[in-house]
Amino acid sequence: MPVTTPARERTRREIEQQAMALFASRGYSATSLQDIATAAGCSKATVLYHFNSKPAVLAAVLEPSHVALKELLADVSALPAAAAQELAISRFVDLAVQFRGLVHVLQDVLPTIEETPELADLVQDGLRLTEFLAGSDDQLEIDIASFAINGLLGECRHPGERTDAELHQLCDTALHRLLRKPTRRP
Amino acid sequence: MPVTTPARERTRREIEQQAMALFASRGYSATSLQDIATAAGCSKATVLYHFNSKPAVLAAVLEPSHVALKELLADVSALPAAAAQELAISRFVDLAVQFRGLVHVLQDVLPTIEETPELADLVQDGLRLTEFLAGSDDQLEIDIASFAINGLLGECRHPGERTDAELHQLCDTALHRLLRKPTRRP
DNA sequence: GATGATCCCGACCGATCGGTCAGGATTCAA
DNA sequence: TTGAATCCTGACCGATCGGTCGGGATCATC
Repeated sequence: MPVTTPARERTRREIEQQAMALFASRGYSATSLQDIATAAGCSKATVLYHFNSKPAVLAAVLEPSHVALKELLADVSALPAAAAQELAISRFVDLAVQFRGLVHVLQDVLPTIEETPELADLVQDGLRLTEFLAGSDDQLEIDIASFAINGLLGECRHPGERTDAELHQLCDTALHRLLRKPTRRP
Repeated sequence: MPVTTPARERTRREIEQQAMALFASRGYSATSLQDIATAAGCSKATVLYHFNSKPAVLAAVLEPSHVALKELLADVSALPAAAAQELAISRFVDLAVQFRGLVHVLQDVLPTIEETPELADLVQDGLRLTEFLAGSDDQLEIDIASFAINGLLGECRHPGERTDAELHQLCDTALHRLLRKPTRRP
Protein backbone atom coordinates (compact mmCIF):
# COMPACT_ATOMS: atom_id res chain seq x y z
CA MET A 1 0.00 0.00 0.00
CA PRO A 2 1.83 3.07 -1.25
CA VAL A 3 1.92 6.14 0.93
CA THR A 4 1.74 8.51 -2.03
CA THR A 5 -0.76 7.88 -4.78
CA PRO A 6 1.02 6.74 -7.95
CA ALA A 7 1.30 9.48 -10.55
CA ARG A 8 -1.11 7.70 -12.84
CA GLU A 9 -3.96 7.61 -10.35
CA ARG A 10 -3.21 11.07 -9.06
CA THR A 11 -3.50 12.66 -12.51
CA ARG A 12 -6.53 10.61 -13.48
CA ARG A 13 -8.37 11.67 -10.35
CA GLU A 14 -7.48 15.31 -10.83
CA ILE A 15 -8.76 15.25 -14.41
CA GLU A 16 -11.93 13.47 -13.33
CA GLN A 17 -12.63 15.93 -10.54
CA GLN A 18 -12.00 19.03 -12.62
CA ALA A 19 -14.05 17.61 -15.48
CA MET A 20 -16.92 16.90 -13.10
CA ALA A 21 -16.84 20.46 -11.76
CA LEU A 22 -16.73 21.96 -15.26
CA PHE A 23 -19.45 19.68 -16.62
CA ALA A 24 -21.66 20.53 -13.68
CA SER A 25 -21.21 24.27 -14.04
CA ARG A 26 -21.18 24.73 -17.83
CA GLY A 27 -22.56 21.49 -19.18
CA TYR A 28 -20.81 18.81 -21.20
CA SER A 29 -20.81 20.23 -24.71
CA ALA A 30 -19.75 23.69 -23.56
CA THR A 31 -16.69 22.24 -21.83
CA SER A 32 -13.71 21.57 -24.07
CA LEU A 33 -10.88 19.15 -23.45
CA GLN A 34 -8.63 22.19 -23.24
CA ASP A 35 -10.79 23.60 -20.42
CA ILE A 36 -10.46 20.35 -18.52
CA ALA A 37 -6.72 20.19 -19.11
CA THR A 38 -6.17 23.77 -17.94
CA ALA A 39 -8.26 23.22 -14.81
CA ALA A 40 -6.41 20.01 -14.05
CA GLY A 41 -3.03 21.64 -14.62
CA CYS A 42 -1.96 19.43 -17.48
CA SER A 43 -2.08 19.42 -21.26
CA LYS A 44 -4.98 18.40 -23.46
CA ALA A 45 -2.81 15.57 -24.76
CA THR A 46 -2.47 14.27 -21.22
CA VAL A 47 -6.24 14.21 -20.78
CA LEU A 48 -6.47 12.12 -23.94
CA TYR A 49 -3.65 9.91 -22.75
CA HIS A 50 -5.59 8.92 -19.64
CA PHE A 51 -9.01 8.89 -21.30
CA ASN A 52 -9.24 7.87 -24.91
CA SER A 53 -11.88 10.40 -25.90
CA LYS A 54 -14.12 13.13 -24.57
CA PRO A 55 -17.10 10.77 -24.11
CA ALA A 56 -14.75 8.51 -22.16
CA VAL A 57 -14.13 11.38 -19.73
CA LEU A 58 -17.88 11.82 -19.40
CA ALA A 59 -18.42 8.13 -18.75
CA ALA A 60 -15.74 8.17 -16.05
CA VAL A 61 -17.31 11.21 -14.43
CA LEU A 62 -20.75 9.63 -14.46
CA GLU A 63 -19.59 6.25 -13.24
CA PRO A 64 -20.16 6.72 -9.49
CA SER A 65 -23.73 7.83 -10.07
CA HIS A 66 -24.24 4.97 -12.49
CA VAL A 67 -23.05 2.52 -9.86
CA ALA A 68 -25.49 4.04 -7.39
CA LEU A 69 -28.29 3.69 -9.92
CA LYS A 70 -27.44 0.04 -10.45
CA GLU A 71 -27.62 -0.55 -6.70
CA LEU A 72 -30.99 1.17 -6.61
CA LEU A 73 -32.27 -1.09 -9.38
CA ALA A 74 -30.93 -4.20 -7.70
CA ASP A 75 -32.63 -3.36 -4.42
CA VAL A 76 -35.88 -2.35 -6.05
CA SER A 77 -36.17 -5.35 -8.35
CA ALA A 78 -36.24 -7.65 -5.35
CA LEU A 79 -39.49 -6.13 -4.11
CA PRO A 80 -43.16 -6.67 -5.04
CA ALA A 81 -44.52 -4.09 -7.47
CA ALA A 82 -46.21 -1.66 -5.08
CA ALA A 83 -43.32 -1.49 -2.63
CA ALA A 84 -40.90 -1.32 -5.55
CA GLN A 85 -42.49 1.85 -6.84
CA GLU A 86 -42.40 3.57 -3.48
CA LEU A 87 -38.76 2.64 -2.91
CA ALA A 88 -37.83 3.63 -6.45
CA ILE A 89 -39.30 7.07 -5.92
CA SER A 90 -37.58 7.80 -2.64
CA ARG A 91 -34.24 6.34 -3.65
CA PHE A 92 -34.33 8.14 -6.99
CA VAL A 93 -34.94 11.46 -5.29
CA ASP A 94 -32.07 10.77 -2.90
CA LEU A 95 -29.85 9.93 -5.83
CA ALA A 96 -30.81 13.04 -7.78
CA VAL A 97 -30.02 15.27 -4.83
CA GLN A 98 -26.73 13.52 -4.13
CA PHE A 99 -25.56 13.85 -7.73
CA ARG A 100 -27.46 17.00 -8.59
CA GLY A 101 -24.59 18.54 -10.54
CA LEU A 102 -24.22 15.48 -12.73
CA VAL A 103 -27.95 15.16 -13.23
CA HIS A 104 -27.79 18.50 -14.94
CA VAL A 105 -25.07 17.12 -17.19
CA LEU A 106 -27.31 14.25 -18.21
CA GLN A 107 -29.89 16.57 -19.66
CA ASP A 108 -27.22 18.34 -21.64
CA VAL A 109 -26.15 15.06 -23.18
CA LEU A 110 -29.64 13.70 -23.82
CA PRO A 111 -29.98 14.95 -27.41
CA THR A 112 -26.92 13.00 -28.54
CA ILE A 113 -27.13 10.15 -26.07
CA GLU A 114 -28.18 7.68 -28.73
CA GLU A 115 -24.91 8.12 -30.60
CA THR A 116 -22.75 7.86 -27.49
CA PRO A 117 -21.97 4.17 -27.00
CA GLU A 118 -20.16 4.96 -23.74
CA LEU A 119 -23.52 5.80 -22.18
CA ALA A 120 -25.58 2.97 -23.64
CA ASP A 121 -25.62 1.09 -20.33
CA LEU A 122 -26.72 4.17 -18.46
CA VAL A 123 -29.58 4.69 -20.88
CA GLN A 124 -30.70 1.11 -20.44
CA ASP A 125 -30.71 1.45 -16.67
CA GLY A 126 -32.58 4.71 -16.98
CA LEU A 127 -35.32 2.93 -18.88
CA ARG A 128 -35.50 0.22 -16.22
CA LEU A 129 -35.86 2.92 -13.60
CA THR A 130 -38.69 4.46 -15.59
CA GLU A 131 -40.61 1.18 -15.46
CA PHE A 132 -40.22 0.90 -11.72
CA LEU A 133 -41.28 4.49 -11.22
CA ALA A 134 -44.36 3.93 -13.37
CA GLY A 135 -45.38 1.01 -11.16
CA SER A 136 -47.59 -0.30 -13.94
CA ASP A 137 -47.44 -1.60 -17.48
CA ASP A 138 -49.92 1.04 -18.61
CA GLN A 139 -48.30 3.11 -21.34
CA LEU A 140 -49.66 6.36 -19.96
CA GLU A 141 -48.14 5.66 -16.56
CA ILE A 142 -44.80 4.85 -18.15
CA ASP A 143 -44.95 8.11 -20.09
CA ILE A 144 -45.82 9.95 -16.90
CA ALA A 145 -42.76 8.43 -15.26
CA SER A 146 -40.64 9.62 -18.16
CA PHE A 147 -42.25 13.04 -17.77
CA ALA A 148 -41.29 12.98 -14.11
CA ILE A 149 -37.68 12.15 -14.87
CA ASN A 150 -37.48 15.00 -17.37
CA GLY A 151 -38.94 17.42 -14.88
CA LEU A 152 -36.46 16.34 -12.27
CA LEU A 153 -33.50 16.65 -14.64
CA GLY A 154 -34.52 20.21 -15.42
CA GLU A 155 -34.86 21.19 -11.79
CA CYS A 156 -31.35 20.06 -10.98
CA ARG A 157 -30.03 22.58 -13.50
CA HIS A 158 -29.26 25.54 -11.28
CA PRO A 159 -26.90 24.51 -8.51
CA GLY A 160 -26.63 26.85 -5.59
CA GLU A 161 -30.04 28.39 -6.04
CA ARG A 162 -31.62 25.74 -3.89
CA THR A 163 -30.44 23.87 -0.88
CA ASP A 164 -30.32 20.10 -0.96
CA ALA A 165 -33.29 19.98 1.37
CA GLU A 166 -35.36 22.24 -0.86
CA LEU A 167 -34.52 20.25 -3.95
CA HIS A 168 -35.35 17.05 -2.12
CA GLN A 169 -38.73 18.32 -1.03
CA LEU A 170 -39.56 19.61 -4.50
CA CYS A 171 -38.70 16.38 -6.27
CA ASP A 172 -40.35 14.23 -3.64
CA THR A 173 -43.57 16.21 -3.84
CA ALA A 174 -43.61 16.30 -7.63
CA LEU A 175 -42.90 12.60 -8.05
CA HIS A 176 -45.53 11.58 -5.55
CA ARG A 177 -48.15 13.79 -7.14
CA LEU A 178 -47.32 12.37 -10.54
CA LEU A 179 -46.84 8.72 -9.74
CA ARG A 180 -48.60 7.70 -6.58
CA LYS A 181 -52.06 6.73 -7.64
CA PRO A 182 -54.70 7.44 -5.01
CA THR A 183 -55.70 4.14 -3.43
CA ARG A 184 -59.02 2.92 -4.79
CA ARG A 185 -61.41 0.45 -3.35
CA PRO A 186 -62.29 -2.33 -5.80
CA MET B 1 -51.12 43.23 -54.16
CA PRO B 2 -48.55 41.23 -56.10
CA VAL B 3 -49.57 37.87 -57.58
CA THR B 4 -46.13 36.35 -56.96
CA THR B 5 -44.46 36.82 -53.62
CA PRO B 6 -41.55 39.26 -53.89
CA ALA B 7 -38.21 37.53 -53.95
CA ARG B 8 -37.29 38.88 -50.56
CA GLU B 9 -40.26 37.38 -48.77
CA ARG B 10 -40.07 34.19 -50.75
CA THR B 11 -36.47 33.52 -49.73
CA ARG B 12 -37.02 34.55 -46.14
CA ARG B 13 -39.94 32.19 -45.78
CA GLU B 14 -38.07 29.33 -47.35
CA ILE B 15 -35.14 29.82 -44.99
CA GLU B 16 -37.49 30.07 -42.00
CA GLN B 17 -39.36 26.91 -42.92
CA GLN B 18 -36.26 24.84 -43.57
CA ALA B 19 -34.63 26.14 -40.40
CA MET B 20 -37.72 25.19 -38.41
CA ALA B 21 -37.69 21.67 -39.82
CA LEU B 22 -33.98 21.23 -39.12
CA PHE B 23 -34.16 22.70 -35.61
CA ALA B 24 -37.09 20.42 -34.82
CA SER B 25 -35.36 17.29 -36.04
CA ARG B 26 -31.76 17.84 -34.89
CA GLY B 27 -32.01 20.65 -32.38
CA TYR B 28 -30.63 24.17 -32.60
CA SER B 29 -26.96 23.76 -31.79
CA ALA B 30 -26.58 20.70 -34.01
CA THR B 31 -27.90 22.63 -37.00
CA SER B 32 -25.36 24.83 -38.77
CA LEU B 33 -26.08 27.82 -40.96
CA GLN B 34 -24.69 25.79 -43.84
CA ASP B 35 -27.28 23.06 -43.18
CA ILE B 36 -30.06 25.64 -43.32
CA ALA B 37 -28.66 27.22 -46.48
CA THR B 38 -28.37 23.88 -48.25
CA ALA B 39 -31.91 22.87 -47.29
CA ALA B 40 -33.24 26.24 -48.42
CA GLY B 41 -31.36 26.05 -51.70
CA CYS B 42 -29.24 29.12 -51.16
CA SER B 43 -25.84 30.04 -49.78
CA LYS B 44 -24.90 30.53 -46.15
CA ALA B 45 -24.18 34.16 -46.95
CA THR B 46 -27.76 34.55 -48.11
CA VAL B 47 -29.09 33.22 -44.83
CA LEU B 48 -26.98 35.81 -43.04
CA TYR B 49 -28.13 38.49 -45.46
CA HIS B 50 -31.77 37.95 -44.48
CA PHE B 51 -31.10 37.22 -40.81
CA ASN B 52 -28.23 38.96 -39.14
CA SER B 53 -27.09 36.02 -37.05
CA LYS B 54 -27.91 32.44 -36.14
CA PRO B 55 -29.85 33.44 -33.00
CA ALA B 56 -31.84 35.81 -35.23
CA VAL B 57 -32.91 32.82 -37.31
CA LEU B 58 -33.96 31.04 -34.14
CA ALA B 59 -35.96 34.03 -32.96
CA ALA B 60 -37.75 34.24 -36.30
CA VAL B 61 -38.55 30.53 -36.18
CA LEU B 62 -39.89 30.79 -32.65
CA GLU B 63 -41.88 33.95 -33.26
CA PRO B 64 -45.26 32.38 -34.14
CA SER B 65 -45.22 30.29 -30.98
CA HIS B 66 -44.11 33.30 -28.98
CA VAL B 67 -47.07 35.27 -30.33
CA ALA B 68 -49.38 32.43 -29.32
CA LEU B 69 -47.86 32.42 -25.83
CA LYS B 70 -48.43 36.15 -25.52
CA GLU B 71 -52.08 35.69 -26.47
CA LEU B 72 -52.39 32.96 -23.87
CA LEU B 73 -50.95 35.24 -21.21
CA ALA B 74 -53.23 38.10 -22.21
CA ASP B 75 -56.33 35.93 -21.98
CA VAL B 76 -55.28 34.31 -18.74
CA SER B 77 -54.28 37.51 -16.96
CA ALA B 78 -57.82 38.81 -17.31
CA LEU B 79 -59.20 36.00 -15.17
CA PRO B 80 -59.42 35.46 -11.40
CA ALA B 81 -56.67 33.28 -10.00
CA ALA B 82 -58.42 29.92 -9.86
CA ALA B 83 -59.89 30.13 -13.35
CA ALA B 84 -56.61 31.53 -14.64
CA GLN B 85 -54.73 28.43 -13.54
CA GLU B 86 -57.17 26.08 -15.18
CA LEU B 87 -57.12 28.02 -18.45
CA ALA B 88 -53.35 28.34 -18.36
CA ILE B 89 -52.99 24.58 -18.06
CA SER B 90 -55.31 23.68 -20.91
CA ARG B 91 -54.10 26.40 -23.23
CA PHE B 92 -50.47 25.58 -22.47
CA VAL B 93 -51.01 21.95 -23.32
CA ASP B 94 -52.71 22.94 -26.57
CA LEU B 95 -49.82 25.21 -27.40
CA ALA B 96 -47.23 22.57 -26.63
CA VAL B 97 -48.92 20.06 -28.90
CA GLN B 98 -49.37 22.61 -31.68
CA PHE B 99 -45.71 23.62 -31.60
CA ARG B 100 -44.29 20.32 -30.39
CA GLY B 101 -41.31 20.45 -32.73
CA LEU B 102 -40.32 23.90 -31.56
CA VAL B 103 -40.83 23.01 -27.92
CA HIS B 104 -38.09 20.47 -28.30
CA VAL B 105 -35.88 23.23 -29.68
CA LEU B 106 -36.48 25.30 -26.57
CA GLN B 107 -34.98 22.66 -24.34
CA ASP B 108 -31.92 22.49 -26.54
CA VAL B 109 -31.42 26.22 -26.16
CA LEU B 110 -32.13 26.39 -22.43
CA PRO B 111 -28.53 26.04 -21.23
CA THR B 112 -27.44 29.15 -23.13
CA ILE B 113 -30.71 31.04 -23.05
CA GLU B 114 -29.40 33.58 -20.58
CA GLU B 115 -26.78 34.78 -23.04
CA THR B 116 -29.15 34.99 -25.98
CA PRO B 117 -30.69 38.49 -25.95
CA GLU B 118 -32.94 37.56 -28.87
CA LEU B 119 -34.85 35.24 -26.56
CA ALA B 120 -35.01 37.47 -23.49
CA ASP B 121 -38.67 38.33 -24.09
CA LEU B 122 -39.58 34.69 -24.51
CA VAL B 123 -37.88 33.84 -21.23
CA GLN B 124 -39.79 36.59 -19.45
CA ASP B 125 -43.10 35.32 -20.81
CA GLY B 126 -42.13 31.79 -19.83
CA LEU B 127 -41.69 32.95 -16.26
CA ARG B 128 -45.08 34.66 -16.30
CA LEU B 129 -46.62 31.42 -17.54
CA THR B 130 -44.96 29.57 -14.69
CA GLU B 131 -46.68 31.84 -12.18
CA PHE B 132 -50.09 31.29 -13.72
CA LEU B 133 -49.54 27.55 -13.82
CA ALA B 134 -48.55 27.56 -10.17
CA GLY B 135 -51.80 29.29 -9.25
CA SER B 136 -50.26 30.41 -5.98
CA ASP B 137 -47.43 32.52 -4.60
CA ASP B 138 -46.13 29.57 -2.64
CA GLN B 139 -42.55 28.93 -3.68
CA LEU B 140 -43.02 25.16 -3.72
CA GLU B 141 -45.96 25.48 -6.11
CA ILE B 142 -43.98 27.75 -8.40
CA ASP B 143 -41.15 25.24 -8.41
CA ILE B 144 -43.62 22.47 -9.16
CA ALA B 145 -44.89 24.49 -12.11
CA SER B 146 -41.34 24.86 -13.35
CA PHE B 147 -40.90 21.12 -12.86
CA ALA B 148 -44.01 20.59 -14.97
CA ILE B 149 -42.73 22.77 -17.79
CA ASN B 150 -39.45 20.91 -17.82
CA GLY B 151 -41.23 17.59 -17.96
CA LEU B 152 -43.37 18.76 -20.82
CA LEU B 153 -40.40 20.09 -22.78
CA GLY B 154 -38.72 16.73 -22.49
CA GLU B 155 -41.75 14.79 -23.65
CA CYS B 156 -42.01 16.84 -26.83
CA ARG B 157 -38.57 15.63 -27.81
CA HIS B 158 -39.37 12.66 -29.99
CA PRO B 159 -41.67 13.70 -32.81
CA GLY B 160 -43.45 10.93 -34.64
CA GLU B 161 -43.30 8.49 -31.76
CA ARG B 162 -46.55 9.79 -30.37
CA THR B 163 -49.67 11.14 -31.99
CA ASP B 164 -50.84 14.63 -31.13
CA ALA B 165 -53.73 13.13 -29.20
CA GLU B 166 -51.44 10.92 -27.14
CA LEU B 167 -49.09 13.79 -26.36
CA HIS B 168 -52.06 15.94 -25.42
CA GLN B 169 -53.44 13.36 -23.03
CA LEU B 170 -50.04 12.78 -21.45
CA CYS B 171 -49.34 16.46 -20.82
CA ASP B 172 -52.85 17.16 -19.67
CA THR B 173 -52.78 14.31 -17.17
CA ALA B 174 -49.33 15.17 -15.89
CA LEU B 175 -50.03 18.87 -15.46
CA HIS B 176 -53.29 18.25 -13.66
CA ARG B 177 -51.71 15.76 -11.30
CA LEU B 178 -48.92 18.18 -10.55
CA LEU B 179 -50.79 21.45 -10.33
CA ARG B 180 -54.45 20.97 -9.55
CA LYS B 181 -54.69 20.91 -5.82
CA PRO B 182 -57.48 18.71 -4.56
CA THR B 183 -60.35 20.91 -3.42
CA ARG B 184 -60.40 21.15 0.34
CA ARG B 185 -63.20 22.15 2.60
CA PRO B 186 -62.23 25.00 4.93
C1' DG C 1 24.94 2.94 -16.04
C1' DA C 2 22.01 0.94 -19.53
C1' DT C 3 17.25 -0.30 -20.74
C1' DG C 4 12.53 -0.25 -21.24
C1' DA C 5 8.02 1.16 -19.62
C1' DT C 6 5.35 4.87 -18.11
C1' DC C 7 3.90 9.59 -18.13
C1' DC C 8 3.51 13.75 -20.31
C1' DC C 9 3.61 17.60 -23.75
C1' DG C 10 4.20 20.90 -27.89
C1' DA C 11 3.12 20.98 -32.33
C1' DC C 12 0.19 19.88 -35.54
C1' DC C 13 -4.02 18.10 -38.25
C1' DG C 14 -8.47 18.27 -40.66
C1' DA C 15 -12.91 19.71 -39.94
C1' DT C 16 -16.40 22.85 -38.72
C1' DC C 17 -18.22 26.78 -36.88
C1' DG C 18 -20.45 31.74 -37.24
C1' DG C 19 -19.59 35.63 -39.63
C1' DT C 20 -17.52 39.28 -43.19
C1' DC C 21 -16.82 41.36 -47.58
C1' DA C 22 -16.23 42.77 -52.27
C1' DG C 23 -18.53 42.39 -56.06
C1' DG C 24 -21.55 39.93 -59.71
C1' DA C 25 -26.42 39.55 -61.14
C1' DT C 26 -31.06 41.25 -61.38
C1' DT C 27 -34.68 44.51 -61.04
C1' DC C 28 -36.77 48.79 -61.45
C1' DA C 29 -37.42 53.69 -61.67
C1' DA C 30 -36.11 57.77 -64.13
C1' DT D 1 -30.03 53.88 -71.41
C1' DT D 2 -28.46 54.76 -67.34
C1' DG D 3 -27.91 54.46 -62.48
C1' DA D 4 -29.26 53.08 -57.98
C1' DA D 5 -31.23 49.73 -54.98
C1' DT D 6 -31.89 45.07 -54.00
C1' DC D 7 -30.68 40.26 -53.87
C1' DC D 8 -27.34 36.88 -53.77
C1' DT D 9 -22.79 34.44 -53.70
C1' DG D 10 -17.84 32.53 -53.51
C1' DA D 11 -13.97 33.24 -51.20
C1' DC D 12 -12.18 34.06 -47.14
C1' DC D 13 -11.32 34.89 -41.98
C1' DG D 14 -10.21 33.83 -37.18
C1' DA D 15 -11.43 30.78 -33.77
C1' DT D 16 -12.32 26.41 -31.75
C1' DC D 17 -13.06 21.77 -31.69
C1' DG D 18 -11.57 16.63 -30.77
C1' DG D 19 -7.91 14.00 -31.72
C1' DT D 20 -2.92 12.32 -33.35
C1' DC D 21 2.00 11.86 -33.12
C1' DG D 22 6.92 11.94 -32.27
C1' DG D 23 9.69 12.48 -28.85
C1' DG D 24 11.44 14.42 -24.28
C1' DA D 25 11.40 13.54 -19.25
C1' DT D 26 11.13 10.38 -15.29
C1' DC D 27 11.67 6.22 -12.89
C1' DA D 28 12.01 1.31 -11.62
C1' DT D 29 14.57 -2.61 -12.81
C1' DC D 30 18.44 -5.21 -14.04
